[in-house]
Amino acid sequence: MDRQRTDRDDEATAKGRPTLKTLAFMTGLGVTTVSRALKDAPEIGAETRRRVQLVAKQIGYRPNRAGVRLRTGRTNVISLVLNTDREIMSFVSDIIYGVSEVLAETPYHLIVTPYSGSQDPLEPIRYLVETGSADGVIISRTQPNDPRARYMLEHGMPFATHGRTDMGLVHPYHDFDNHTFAMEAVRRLASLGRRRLALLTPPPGLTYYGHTLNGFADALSEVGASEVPFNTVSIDHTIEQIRSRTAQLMRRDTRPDGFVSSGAAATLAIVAGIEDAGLKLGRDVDVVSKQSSDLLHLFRPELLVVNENFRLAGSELARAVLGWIGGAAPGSLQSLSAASDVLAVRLPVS
Amino acid sequence: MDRQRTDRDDEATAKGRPTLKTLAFMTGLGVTTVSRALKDAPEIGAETRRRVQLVAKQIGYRPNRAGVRLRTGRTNVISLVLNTDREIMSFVSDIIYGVSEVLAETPYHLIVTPYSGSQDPLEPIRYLVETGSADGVIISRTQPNDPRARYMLEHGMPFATHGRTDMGLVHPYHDFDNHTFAMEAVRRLASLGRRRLALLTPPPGLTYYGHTLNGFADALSEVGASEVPFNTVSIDHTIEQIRSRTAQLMRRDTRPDGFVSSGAAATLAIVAGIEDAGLKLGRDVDVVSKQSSDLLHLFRPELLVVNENFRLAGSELARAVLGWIGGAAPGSLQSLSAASDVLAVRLPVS
DNA sequence: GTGACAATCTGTAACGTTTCAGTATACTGG
DNA sequence: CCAGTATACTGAAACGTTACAGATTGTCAC
Repeated sequence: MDRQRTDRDDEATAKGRPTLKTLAFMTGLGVTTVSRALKDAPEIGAETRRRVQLVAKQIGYRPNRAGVRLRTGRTNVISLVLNTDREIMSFVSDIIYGVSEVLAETPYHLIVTPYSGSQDPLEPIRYLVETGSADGVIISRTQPNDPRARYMLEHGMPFATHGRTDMGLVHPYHDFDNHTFAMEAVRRLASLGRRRLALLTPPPGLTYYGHTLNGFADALSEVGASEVPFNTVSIDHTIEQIRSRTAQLMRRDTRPDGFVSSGAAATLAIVAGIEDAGLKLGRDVDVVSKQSSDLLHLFRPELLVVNENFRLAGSELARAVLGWIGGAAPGSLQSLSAASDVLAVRLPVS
Repeated sequence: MDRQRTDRDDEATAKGRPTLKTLAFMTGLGVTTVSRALKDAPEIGAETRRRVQLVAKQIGYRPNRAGVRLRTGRTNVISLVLNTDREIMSFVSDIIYGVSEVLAETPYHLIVTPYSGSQDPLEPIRYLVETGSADGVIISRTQPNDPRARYMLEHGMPFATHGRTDMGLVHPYHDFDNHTFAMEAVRRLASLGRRRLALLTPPPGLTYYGHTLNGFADALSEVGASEVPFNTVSIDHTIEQIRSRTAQLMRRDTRPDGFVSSGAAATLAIVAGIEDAGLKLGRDVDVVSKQSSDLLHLFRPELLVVNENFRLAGSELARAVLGWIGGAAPGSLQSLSAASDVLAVRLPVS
């Protein structure tokens, strides 16, 4: 009967990190009281509260995530869902940094949930929702009719999209104003006397493909310029494909004298293609490009650039999901980043 | 006494996802048996095992991570620790993708733990170890005498470093062979008749700074070339700093006729500096650069490049931590990626 | 028929947290 | 002095899992 019960009242044992039990023992209070005291519950005496919080701080108490998660179902995790083979590089790290920046001041951890381009984009989302692996999700490569957004909305999973949808459903998003970008780009080219413009589009299917296309078209008619179709390629294509397609285009009689490019890497390819055709940037043709880090001007000083701040996008997206989780109205968590401006502009909800 | 006890034997309720209890009810077995059966324990009958696993698969049972974590302490999480402001961009996404690729086939999740350059690099590590937030850690920006590696070794936290240490301690790592890279770069420049070479180094303090420097020096004496010191700047400096420093260097009488650059973005700056000084790449000077994506040749076709595959590094690092967690000897989990080759070469342990 | 033993299976407790339903004490108004 | 009530605190149960210590069979040698 004298078993190895060293274990009944040994709360103070130095094993591992402190738990609520440790705190309860040290303060002489019950576990429940300690738990309540730490989260400023009203039914706890002011002095007790202070005392508990002091001791907790002193011994460096940190709630056990597994305990909380098991009990409450809250994971304190935000998941960033990324396409492993299509996602543009620099883009990703900036977004991650932006998200991290915001999460750093919260108990939230950031987990990266990848999916390969061959998979159904919905699969990682289903996984997250079914297993309850995250309290909130951030997705990119948003489509006008996005099954992922619809699915999460249906299943009550808070999320924010990088890019807008167009399904008549309300949800948090952050987007870059690509319509304005395209318009400004065209206006700039027009002001340089360029009249025959080609557009290297975002991947068709994504929402900002439409935004870009519309902005481009709107400005074309505004300035009275014409479009030289840059069919069959988008910034999702390989450098080599874009390069040869550009060269091909530039060898025609009806070649463009201006380009608008939606991606920095693609712009390198466009310029290479232009030069393959024996033409010169700034003389025969001008190029306006988006970029996310300030490197294009080193490549060719003649390039005209518009900066898109992905780090900001990351922060905004993180803030948006957290806001939704915190109970804010999804419609109030939408922001648009101006093309001419590095700052995000919060939209009043319509 | 007839309380709302709808709840004693209702295991089959359709509430939420299935648990062991659900499976136990469905199979008519005990929870313990089900748990053991799912992990192929020997004391479970072959038929029972198959039966349980079949049902589990059918209803899509997934173990609750919080439950496992609380009970076992295993988190099924690998943490990638990143410096938020110094980390080179493209680098990060590739590593993440590489890590993801490997983790995708395991129950592990990847969490990104950021720290800003102003913080003590040890802080995020301490956090992870103290809170037990991960089963394994991947760090980069490794130093010869790295306090983070020492700390994790002391505290029994499995980890892998991107880059080697030099403290006489054994741990998993993956590294790019920068010594060979630098030697090959110098040899290549020498073969082009270049004799006065400058090296744009990695950040001093990091281990591969030394490797690069040594390789450079070794090859210099081998080919009988001399060094033009490129002091005060490394690839951690801003584009502008590198650019102006290069221009300054190139305006001297004793200017270099060859460069070795440890980073692609820095190379853009070097070339810009060269051209600022009115000189021409390929004629007055040659540049060998590392790059992680195949873009530099678009920038200037004359550039000589060596590819460093960060995606591979990510995979190798992930495999290494998992190996260590799985009980493999840390010394057997070290790999070096050849400069001339994109494939990783596993080193026999010395 | 009995004891030993292997083969299968099972209940209980514990991980750390929060919620629920209390209990104990002191104070209030009458 | 009592009921009523506010204040401050508490134990038990539960979330889903696994480890531990059994429990129940059936088989076999003797």
